[in-house]
Formats: sequence, C-alpha cells, structure tokens
Amino acid sequence: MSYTYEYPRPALTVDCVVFGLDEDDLKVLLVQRAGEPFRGSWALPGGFVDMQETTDDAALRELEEETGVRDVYLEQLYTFSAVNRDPRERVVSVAYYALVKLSEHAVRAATDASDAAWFSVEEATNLAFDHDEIVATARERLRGKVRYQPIGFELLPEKFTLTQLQRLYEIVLDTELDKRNFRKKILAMDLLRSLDEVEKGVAHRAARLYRFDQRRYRQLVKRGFNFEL
Amino acid sequence: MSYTYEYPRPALTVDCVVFGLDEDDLKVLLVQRAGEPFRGSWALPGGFVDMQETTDDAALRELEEETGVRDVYLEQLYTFSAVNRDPRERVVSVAYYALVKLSEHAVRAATDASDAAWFSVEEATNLAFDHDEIVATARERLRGKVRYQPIGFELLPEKFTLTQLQRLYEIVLDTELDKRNFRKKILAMDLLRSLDEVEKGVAHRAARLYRFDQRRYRQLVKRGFNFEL
DNA sequence: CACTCTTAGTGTCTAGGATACACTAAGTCC
DNA sequence: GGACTTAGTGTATCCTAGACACTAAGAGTG
Repeated sequence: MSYTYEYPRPALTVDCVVFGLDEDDLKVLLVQRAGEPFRGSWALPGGFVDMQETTDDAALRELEEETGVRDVYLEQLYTFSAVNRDPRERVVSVAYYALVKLSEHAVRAATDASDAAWFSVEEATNLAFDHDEIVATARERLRGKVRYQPIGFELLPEKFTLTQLQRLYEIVLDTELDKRNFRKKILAMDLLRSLDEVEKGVAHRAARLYRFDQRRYRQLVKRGFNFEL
Repeated sequence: MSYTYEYPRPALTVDCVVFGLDEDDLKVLLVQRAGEPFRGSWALPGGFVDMQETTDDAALRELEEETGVRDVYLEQLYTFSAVNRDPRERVVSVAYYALVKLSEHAVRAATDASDAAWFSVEEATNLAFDHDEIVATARERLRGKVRYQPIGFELLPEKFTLTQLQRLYEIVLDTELDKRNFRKKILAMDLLRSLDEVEKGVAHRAARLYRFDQRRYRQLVKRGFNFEL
C-alpha cells in the first residue's frame, strides 16, 4: 500500500518529555533506540501521527506503547521543524511534556522501544536527534508554568507532606525557599486539604499529609483567584 | 510530478495571527479566501510548508506573499491538529502570532489572497476553518505574555508617548490602569529612553516621546531583571 | 489676546504582602 | 534515656501596589 500526493509532505511525529520527581531530582523518561539512526542512543518516547488521531492522541498512544505510562498530565510544548533534524528525511515533530507521579509509574519496557528508563534531567544529555533541545525547552516551560498554575501536584503522590511540596518547587525552580514563608503562603491559598494522617516509615517525627483540592481550586479560579507562588 | 509514501501523511500548513494596534482597538489582519472551501470567508493568512523551510520560514513567507507584511515580531503559538479541521483532507497547522506596528504597515492585497484587511479582534468572527479558535488562543497568549515580556512595544511606533503605552496595556489586558502608578512603574524599570522630542499635530499639550531601549533591556536581563507589569 | 478645552505630568499616604529569622515538639534509633 | 533528625510555628520589618487630585502646557476660537 502506498500514498501519493501532488506535493511533497514532511512526516509528522510527536515526542514526549515525561517528567517525574525523585527525592531530590527532576527526572526524564527516555527510551533506548532499537533501530537506525542513533541506534543505541537514548531518545524521547514518540512516533508517527496517524491519520485519524490528533497529535494529543498520538502523544498519549506512543507514551503508553513505548513506556507503559498512562493517565498523565499532558500539554503541548512546541513544534520542532528544523529541516535536518532527522537525517533520513524531513520530519516535523510536535513536542509534548507530561508530568507523572514517579512512585506510581514503575516503568515497563514495552514493544517498539528496546528499553525505557528514568534519567536525572542533568544526565539526560547527548540524546538522539534534537531531543536535547526539546528537553531544554520543556524544562524552561515547566519552570515558567509551575509558578502560575498548580501543576506541580501532578508530580507528587496523592498524599504528600508540605516538605515534599516545598522540595518540588525548590528542585524545579532551582532555588531555596524559606520553610515558614512557604507554608504560610501555600496554606493561605486554601487549596490543600489537611488529612488526619501522617507519613509512615520515617526515622523522625512524621509529617502530616495533605491532598490538593482540585474542586476547591476550580471554585476559586471562577472567583478570579490566581495561583502564584 | 507526484510524491509517494509508504504511510499516509497529513498536509502541513502554517497560519498567522497578526496583531496590530489602533488608537483604541486591537486588530487582526485577515485575508479573504479566493477559492473553496470557505470561498469569500475571511481567514488567517497562511499556507503550506515547503520541504526546505522551517515552519517559522513558512510563516514569514506566507505573511509577505499574502499581505505584504514583513519584519515582524513572530512567535510560534500552538499546533492545531483536529482531524476534521479542514473539510478537504487531513491538515495539521502550526499557528503563529505576530505583532506589527500598524502605522508602518499599510496593507497591500497581494497574489494568492484576493484581499487583505484589518479587523478589530472583536469583529473577527465566523472565520474559515478553526480560525476563530486560533485567534482566541492567540489573544490569550498575548494577554499572558505581554505582562512578563516587553513585547508590547512591537505594537507601537519607534517613538511613542507614555499615554500610548498605557493605552496599549489597557487594551490588551482589558483593564483600566492608573496613570501615575503606571508611569511610576514603567519608568522605574529604566527601559525607556526619554527623547528630546514631543508628539506633533495634537490639539492640546504635546506629550514627550520615548523609545524602548532594547540594549538596556538585555543588560538588565543578564543581571537577573524580570520585566513585569 | 483672553478664554476654553484637552491632555500631560507630577507626589504622598496607606495597607497588605514578602521576607528574614530561631526555637520547641515529636518521633526513631541505639 | 539520650542523641539525632525533621516537623511545625510567629513576629517584626520593609517594600511595593494602589488610591487619589491638582497644576502645566499648548491649540483652538471668538
């Protein structure tokens, strides 16, 4: 079977920068390339866009196929179209970034990628194609966005401590934050539901657990509230 | 001549939302469609991406071809990929938005578009394809971005008065601003060069002219300055 | 040329949010 | 029981945002 057009067309792909959060590191999910070009190199999960799916659909599908990851926060990042970004032929790629709860996403290597693994963003370098650039763009976007929208919670488990939350912002924004001021501010927003539960298995005083109250957030937004940290 | 591929491919286009600023309105540049579908409807300037150009290149080229507009501030907006956004066939479009100095861009209708004209954004409705949605997305983006980056100046002439600048922000952000506070804040940033010149041809006290100091801005950014209004 | 009209241009006070800062409480481990 | 580690909490200061009203300058008109 083949398809013929009057004018040449670039191939269209999607690539996903999947972020996860460790105790003290921002991580990216990469797959090792099984075929040429860049065989053996690490690359972003991604692939071709089918005719009957949007690029959003394609990103979710490829993510699941290649890494087993699903149910993630996904957002379009940028479209990369440098003429020689793929050595084989002209390929334009719509890049996405995703935020996942690392603890709940043990990665299983799956079909078309020979292997999938988490890398610290700092170490995720020398990737295939222009994927270094895509990762850099995604980091910038995440840094910019996390301060104005409560998307950071997507990186934490459902129940988390305030220290974990603070750590998240410190890692993503690459700054130190004052404990008391941070707590004052975030609690004042009235977006967190304090649970009657504390963390387990720590060798010191256990911290109280909180949950992000999505419903409350939407209410507040309607009334003109702007998340800002 | 024809081109054959093993798998089907969407066509790839670019569309441009070109913003200009009037005394009291934000305007969009539209072209009237000469052919089907949507013949006679107004649409965003745009067209197919060639194989040897990036989408940025394509956006600039189409803009000049269809409207004669060049030398603009251009930024990628979002990629639209709904499966049926074009009734003829699958077309994925990388949308851009541009900011131009309206006064310096008398529009000349050009080759492939039968006509080009400026519309108030409010009136730019019932456009061809999903262009209403693209314009809406561009407006949101502009509103969001104008507060954190000094891109508003792209909409004004080289030399402008503080009142014009304030008006710009009022229009884009759709709020009223206090004259004294606005001036205090913008001048405190030390980004404007006050010129020894005043506006001409007004029937009242003439206002001093200013110029945005791009060099100074870059210096300040290096030192960690963040534009915010 | 006097008067009117219109917009330019300017300073202060107040309130609320941002930041700096250090000790006690609770739980585990040995 | 003592050492160790992190949780959790309040106040004082500074600075920025916002509210607010009058004089200055120039053009136009009779």
